[in-house]
Amino acid sequence: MDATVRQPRAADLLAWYDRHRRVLPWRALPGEQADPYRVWASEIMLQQTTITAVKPYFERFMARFPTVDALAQAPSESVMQAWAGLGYYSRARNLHACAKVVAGQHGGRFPDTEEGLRELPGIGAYTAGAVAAIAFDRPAAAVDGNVERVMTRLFAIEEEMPGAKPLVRERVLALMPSRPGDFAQALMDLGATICTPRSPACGLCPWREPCRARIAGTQETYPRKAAKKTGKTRFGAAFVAMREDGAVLVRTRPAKGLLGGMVEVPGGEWRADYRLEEALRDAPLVAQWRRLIAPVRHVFTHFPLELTIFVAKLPLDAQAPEGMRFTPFARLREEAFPSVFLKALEAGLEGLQRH
DNA sequence: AAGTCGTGGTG
DNA sequence: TCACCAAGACT
Repeated sequence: MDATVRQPRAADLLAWYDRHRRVLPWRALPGEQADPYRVWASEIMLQQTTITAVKPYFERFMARFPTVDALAQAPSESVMQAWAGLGYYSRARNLHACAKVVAGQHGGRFPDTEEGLRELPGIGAYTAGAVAAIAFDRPAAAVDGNVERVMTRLFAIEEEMPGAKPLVRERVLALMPSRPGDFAQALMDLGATICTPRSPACGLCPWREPCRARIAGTQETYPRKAAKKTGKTRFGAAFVAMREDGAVLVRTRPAKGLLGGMVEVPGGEWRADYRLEEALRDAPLVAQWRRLIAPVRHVFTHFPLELTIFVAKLPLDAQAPEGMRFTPFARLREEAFPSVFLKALEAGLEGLQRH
């Protein structure tokens, strides 16, 4: 330890935060107490998701489900539809389950401690700390990707993530000031606007002097972490069948697993060794299927996907196979399609139209 | 305790 | 194009 290096003070960060804090829909104004329901819902939405993507969803969600009780009473299809396009759909299922617990077992009030929050579905170490700190001003650590980056740089922590997480947490708690909620948000604002992954604006940072990584000129090398490998491309087929009246054949996916509980156009299993010659085996029914030239490409977190699109027109008296249903064209937008099937559907409709 | 689980933006 | 990243949780 170089004794001449100044130690970081939370007060310097809070002073910066008081001048530069971001204005966000779920964030209380200075001096106001935040609404736990809004804080919680926003935290779930923001897991691994950008603020830009979340904002419109959050506004619609709050208009549709203004209270935790309203959310608890809503049908799951309604919740999944409100979430469609945001990704990580288990978050939506857990969010709904959590609302039911809070409404049914806690009188509609969220637990006001980290431990109590941690018991609820969908709330892990980070979210429990964030809600405890932001909504209830508890001195809890909310260690997300931003905070990991800020702290590993500030203290030049060499241990790789996620192994260094307990150490990062200790460092945060050791700095905890008398404004825990603002401190938690200040750390995240700093990470999001100044202490960015690439080209951090160290000259504007309130902690530039005590930052050990900046002193060494190695800011961008933190946090240390092992490189992750990308999965093999998987292939599959998607069948867009339109009845003469415009209704489209769809089905709901199983509740668990990939895209669980969301709506899809029919298709088979996605495999790395998929054989296009056998694609029609996955067809939901017998029809004059026409294959579109351009496949639909989509990238999931752990594998790329290439979907071959087949289209067909069906007679008005066509029956939906077991487990499937026809959705009127005008109501397609009300279905909880994840993005990949929205792409497949759009490609299919486009293909049907030009024929 | 690695793998699973979406999507869109960025350099 | 491509790897990385974004207020992670769950198994």
